[in-house]
Amino acid sequence: MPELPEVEYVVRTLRDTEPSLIGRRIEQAHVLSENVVAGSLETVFCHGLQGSTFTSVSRLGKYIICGLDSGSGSDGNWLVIHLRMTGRLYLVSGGEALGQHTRLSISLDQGWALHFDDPRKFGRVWLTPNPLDITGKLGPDALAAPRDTFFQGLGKGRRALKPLLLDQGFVCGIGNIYADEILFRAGFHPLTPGSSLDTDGKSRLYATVLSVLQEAVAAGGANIDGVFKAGGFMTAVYGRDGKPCRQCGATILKIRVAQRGTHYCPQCQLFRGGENSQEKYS
DNA sequence: CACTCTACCTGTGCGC
DNA sequence: TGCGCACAGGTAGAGT
Repeated sequence: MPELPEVEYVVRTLRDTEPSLIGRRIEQAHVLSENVVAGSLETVFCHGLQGSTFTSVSRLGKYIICGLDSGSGSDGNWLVIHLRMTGRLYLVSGGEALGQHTRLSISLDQGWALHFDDPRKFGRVWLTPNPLDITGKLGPDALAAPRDTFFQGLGKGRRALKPLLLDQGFVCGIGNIYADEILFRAGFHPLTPGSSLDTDGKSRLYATVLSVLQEAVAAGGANIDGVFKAGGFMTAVYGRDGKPCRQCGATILKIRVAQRGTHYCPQCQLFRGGENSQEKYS
């Protein structure tokens, strides 16, 4: 389940390791699953890509944003990709067969091809002259959110911390796994109202968002008790319900918050930002 | 505004 | 062994 750290890893791989996507020229795009292209007709999408060259690969939240040079002097387009739950994006060398779940194959010069695989067909790609059409509703990236913005978002309303962290309009890039991990490490119960945090609590949550995500980026993504492995970031609570907390030994619980499986330690996550109403949420 | 629900999907893992 | 089913979750959009 790619979230910010996993998407960052994909971006770095495509951009910084050989063979890099940067500088590759698109020969032809093959759409193999009808719903994968969003925002434009398939024919427009394919025609728009043809002949363009990749000039940049970056990321905002979980969205991958590729800059394209049309080569004809006109303004370039942007290829925007969201992997959603099960998407994968990778380069293959010439002649390599399509996978069973390949939804989009973009053939490039020198025999390379960019493949987008997605078993569950949730992932989407867009071609647009203005990526803000796609990403305009997003808040700042969770790794680049100004402290003020973060504090303001926490302060308004009585929303619980879990749905708040998942809200991509607040900060973007945090999904279900890292929301649980961040709340565990910061010591907050997932149902804690954001507005109940005092300044120390807000500071601690802000710092924890950064440290957890930075650690996960450095580790190349999450490792959920061997069940799901992208990288080496060992989850403390996510996917560990019924198992002992590594910090205190209590049994990790799983509840439902905002329609999501939510994992937490009933001992380590009592703090509600200055108040102590342990029994209310336990 | 805040929240809940549903739809979109299919591989996985469970109980029987 | 195989069947049916609940479940996983990011996002949009509709409903409460």
